[in-house]
Amino acid sequence: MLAVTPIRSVDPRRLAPTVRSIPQATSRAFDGAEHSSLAQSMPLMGATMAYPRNAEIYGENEAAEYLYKVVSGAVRTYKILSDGRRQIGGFHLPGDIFGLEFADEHTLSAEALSDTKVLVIKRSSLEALAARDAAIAHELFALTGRELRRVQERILLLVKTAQERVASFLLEMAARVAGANAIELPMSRQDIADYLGLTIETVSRTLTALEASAAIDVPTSRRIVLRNRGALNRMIG
Amino acid sequence: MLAVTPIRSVDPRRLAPTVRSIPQATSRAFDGAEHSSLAQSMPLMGATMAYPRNAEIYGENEAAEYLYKVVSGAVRTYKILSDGRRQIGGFHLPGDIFGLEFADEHTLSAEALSDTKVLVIKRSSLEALAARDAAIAHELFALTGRELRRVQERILLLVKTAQERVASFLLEMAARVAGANAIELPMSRQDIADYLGLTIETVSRTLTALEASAAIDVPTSRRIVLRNRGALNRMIG
DNA sequence: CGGCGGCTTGATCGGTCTCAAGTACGGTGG
DNA sequence: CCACCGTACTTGAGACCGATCAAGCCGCCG
Repeated sequence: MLAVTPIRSVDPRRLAPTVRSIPQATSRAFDGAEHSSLAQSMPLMGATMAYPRNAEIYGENEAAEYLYKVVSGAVRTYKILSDGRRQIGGFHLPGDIFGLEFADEHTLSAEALSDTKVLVIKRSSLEALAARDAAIAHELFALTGRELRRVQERILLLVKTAQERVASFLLEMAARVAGANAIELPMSRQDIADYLGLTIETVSRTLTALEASAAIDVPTSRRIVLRNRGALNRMIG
Repeated sequence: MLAVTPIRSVDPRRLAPTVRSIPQATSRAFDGAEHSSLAQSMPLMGATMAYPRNAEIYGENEAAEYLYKVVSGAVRTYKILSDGRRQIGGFHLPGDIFGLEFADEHTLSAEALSDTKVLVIKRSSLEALAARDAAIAHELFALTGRELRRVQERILLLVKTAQERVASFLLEMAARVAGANAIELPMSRQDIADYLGLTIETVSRTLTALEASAAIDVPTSRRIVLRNRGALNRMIG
């Protein structure tokens, strides 16, 4: 017999409240980190906007009129499933581009994880630019390809055990923030859980277990020190 | 304490043996299904190749020199994980394009699910064509975008229950083969399991349960009749 | 008829979820 | 400076879903 799984309703208090705010446009910013045509063009085309912690940058189903690049802070993109759970699509750190869509509307929502500044570029101007400049067009294509790879990696992650997912997550974050072996996580345990397809309790327990096995140190809840990368790498297979 | 999960080794008999064969090049084929520039150009640029059931079309880490389009039959792309499990990246049915990569090498392997004919296009010629023809370039971009969407959908699938995954899979296949309510599955239970991140037993049991609940009929193991789409849709949320 | 591969079914195990407290931390006001 | 609060996180106990291990069944082909 087929018993439809009862799905517990999500305690709304577990999700950080969305702050609806009017972001302040600040001045045009120069982003000097990279040397590609795209990185050079973007600051010239858009404005920097500031969003406070938990502010919505765009919502699912809104017109995808802009492309975004994180200047400082961090961003999560996510989708609320019909059963109330939240699936996080990705975390975006300084330098990352997000909001690239292939339809008229965003398929995910985006929120600032902390006080965040993003560079906002009108999609139409970027498309016009890409039409004239093959290098830009190629870069957008490559960007999409990288995004596709990243999402394919996630699929491999989601069929693994909790420990493998958490270990992978830590190594991924360590690689991205590039801060030696100490990571300052910009996101909550709930965010991590919703990213990895686990519950907050499982994430917490797994971190505790990793700490007990001397693979990591967790001096404060948002700070993770990788003590034994070899052990972590062995866990992810 | 952290106990590293012991992973059972996969019974190799569970995986269909890969047939290494020399595919036969047949004649150039005309593919008249679509009216896009890409669909029109492809048959003119490539040759049709035939692969017997379970033959490898390309392997992971091989140079990604060609792009493929299924003419008849069906194809699975997959990756063998370090623990021996197999994750299927996707199933490709007639009309589908696969093998599009953004690096020099394939990240997945591809095999024929049944005797299959594919149109093979040299990547370099396609790129040359795209450089000259903006419509082709745009189509490749759109193709990538669609692929990205598809993979993002998979992520949402993989965090759901077994029943939701199987129901989604059936509805997806029904939509793709477009054959009313009866689906002739080109893949085995093991393929489905590896696609959905479940075991073969769970897939089998779930299908039995769906049949018991009158949502589907399974006259033969490869044939599924959707009896109650509403029920299936309700399951996927 | 025998054997084999693919599939189904049964029994048990174990990892993650669920439900429920308990603890640490940062901010606010007295 | 401390008392209080709310939020985030951790920890514990038990339930449940899907994995695992192990037979059976079925269709097909020699």
